[in-house]
Amino acid sequence: MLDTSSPPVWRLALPLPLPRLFDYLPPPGDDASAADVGVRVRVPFGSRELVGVVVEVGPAEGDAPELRHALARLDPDPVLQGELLESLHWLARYTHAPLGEVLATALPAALRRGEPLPDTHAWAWQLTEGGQTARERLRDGRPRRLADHLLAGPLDEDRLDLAFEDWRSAARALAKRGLAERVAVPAVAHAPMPQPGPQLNAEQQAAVEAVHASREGFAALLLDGVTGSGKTEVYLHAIADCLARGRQALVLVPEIGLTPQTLARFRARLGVPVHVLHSALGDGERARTWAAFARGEARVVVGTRSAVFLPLPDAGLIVVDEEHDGSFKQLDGIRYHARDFALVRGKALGVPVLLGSATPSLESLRNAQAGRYAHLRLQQRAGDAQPPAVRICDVRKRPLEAGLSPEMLDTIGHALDADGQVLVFKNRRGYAPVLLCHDCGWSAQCQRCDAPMTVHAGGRRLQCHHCGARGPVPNACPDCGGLALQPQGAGTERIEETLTARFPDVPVLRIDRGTTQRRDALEQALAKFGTQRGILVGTQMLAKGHDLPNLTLVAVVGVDEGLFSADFRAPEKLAQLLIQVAGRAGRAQRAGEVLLQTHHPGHPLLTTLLSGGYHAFADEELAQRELAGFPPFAHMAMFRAEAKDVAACDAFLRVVREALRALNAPLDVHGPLPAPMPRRAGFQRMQLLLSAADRRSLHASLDATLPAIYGAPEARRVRWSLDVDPVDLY
DNA sequence: AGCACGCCGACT
DNA sequence: GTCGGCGTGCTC
Repeated sequence: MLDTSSPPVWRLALPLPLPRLFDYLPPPGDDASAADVGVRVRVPFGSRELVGVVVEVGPAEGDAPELRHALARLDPDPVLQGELLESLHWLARYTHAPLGEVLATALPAALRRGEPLPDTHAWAWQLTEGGQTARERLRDGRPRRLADHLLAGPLDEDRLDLAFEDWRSAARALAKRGLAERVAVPAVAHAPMPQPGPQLNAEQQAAVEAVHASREGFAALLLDGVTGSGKTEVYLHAIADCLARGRQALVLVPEIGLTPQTLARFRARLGVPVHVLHSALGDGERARTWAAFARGEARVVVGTRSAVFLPLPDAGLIVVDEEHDGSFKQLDGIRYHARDFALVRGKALGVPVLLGSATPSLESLRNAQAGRYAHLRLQQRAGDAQPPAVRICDVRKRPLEAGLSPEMLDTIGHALDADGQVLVFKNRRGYAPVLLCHDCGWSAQCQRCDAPMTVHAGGRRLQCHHCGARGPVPNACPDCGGLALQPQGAGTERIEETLTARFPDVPVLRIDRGTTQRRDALEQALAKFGTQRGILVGTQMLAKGHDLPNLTLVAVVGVDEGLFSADFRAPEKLAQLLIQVAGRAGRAQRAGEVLLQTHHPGHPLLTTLLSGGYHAFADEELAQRELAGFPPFAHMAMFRAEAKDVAACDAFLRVVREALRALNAPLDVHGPLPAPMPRRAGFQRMQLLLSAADRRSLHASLDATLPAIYGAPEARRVRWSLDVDPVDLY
């Protein structure tokens, strides 16, 4: 009997916002087999070409249209496979995003474009034939010692880095005389040569042991340690333990947490090459790191959000530092949360996931309280560092100068007199947040956004922080022609100006996105500033990471904006920020002081934080969240829509709402409502918020309605997105 | 998302 | 008379 079944086809995930797969025949002369899952292929798609990933191999569907042939198979072996591919399937289901877009997000750009998996060979040095014999005649010195080192055989540059100080100049010297040469060798994961660290205290020791005890399977551990309690030491011990067992470790850090100091510390201690992954890296380097992990050659990576997509064939440990940090959530494209995905991967890989923070997210604290996470506390500061004294500065009825009260200025003066460093923290960059006409009330608004223009350049320029629009400050009020245009309020620029005038003999350094765009510019600026007496004025950027040993006073100026925000997460974010900023003070021997300037000295957030610390605040906040039915006691999803025309947004979100309501599921639907900034860069924006007590019913409802939503004609008149577990509601 | 096809306004 | 606006339809 004839075999009538058709030959198997490739089912591809393509990088398109379409919730389905596309079937292709292999290129002529090639066959599809089950082993092709995870292989990239280039295919014709309409009139263009795309790179897709084979995610299924099977018979063509009966009613399928005429299939086209793929143009080329791009990988001999799958680039996505095993645990990573399975976890990415989970991520697509969880975010309700098309699989093709999820896979494209996970792959480095070079691989997404179809470039081959790059070579990851290492470089080594060996003696030439002449070098073997000439070695003995060399004078004593670095080149001679390097030659002696190489006598036993070629040595990887990685090894040389660890074993031989300043070997490069010595190697150059040998090479110039033809005695040594650089050769490509296959990369291998070396056994670590760790350096001992400081003695752990009892709490740290207990934490390290807890990680060690759960090393053979998945466990989530919350390392909840006050600033300066030595969380990094715990990470280093746990990672060293992981490396000693021949396993790979992934360390996720927030966007601004990847400092050269941290990296140098990791490199010095772990005794293996420590890879880095962040947004400033080039495509080639990202792809090489990805390949090195996929091949099991690389052992440790410290990276930001996107590092969570690295393949980890020999995984042993995942660390998420500053797990509460907002930068772990991607806000566009595939809206994933790197911390949450790290937990999913840890579970799938069967390895512990260590979440560290001085101010854990309420989600993680709740999970710890519910017994889902082990709760490891570090309450002791390392060494003899003292927690800073925190004072509230009541500025009601006080005359303000660039937003600074006389008491604040006096305190800054005293700290400077005592040869200390002062950090003035204000979460607003620019000169002033608003330009106001004192005659008629006109204020400078952005033409394309529902937001005021920020005054910059000492009051001469206007800039929109939302769409980037720029312009000069007008000479006269465009409305009334009056000349009474006044910058209102103060940003970092104006504070810098005021402090420079007030303390003319003291250096004032401003650090914000205006002065410090490049990653290493912050480092350089802080290094140059050093420990001299002086004032730092800055935004978020200065809230964490960098050790400022001579910092004795932290002055926080912009507290009040955060106290009355409509976003239910605003108190949590403000509390975390205040604790993190306060943590900058008094890290070393000198006692630190923190001054919070506010018009609301009796606000419960401030009083609770001051009297009971972060955990007292968190307990109260969790109780309120439970009462109000907010996360982590409910689960949310947000549909957003934007278009030139509000009606189109409204119409689309109404379609979504009606589709959801028709299910009669236990689900609250709020909206459609205008977005917090209803117009941005010329687009009208609306949103629809979903909330459910039960996560499964939220997801089931979305699964049931999304096909119809994708197909609705209203969907094509807007740009829309779905955000599961949204962070910013307002 | 792109890209093509298709039917209505101001330009060489 | 054409170039080009973006509506809508489709992509294995």
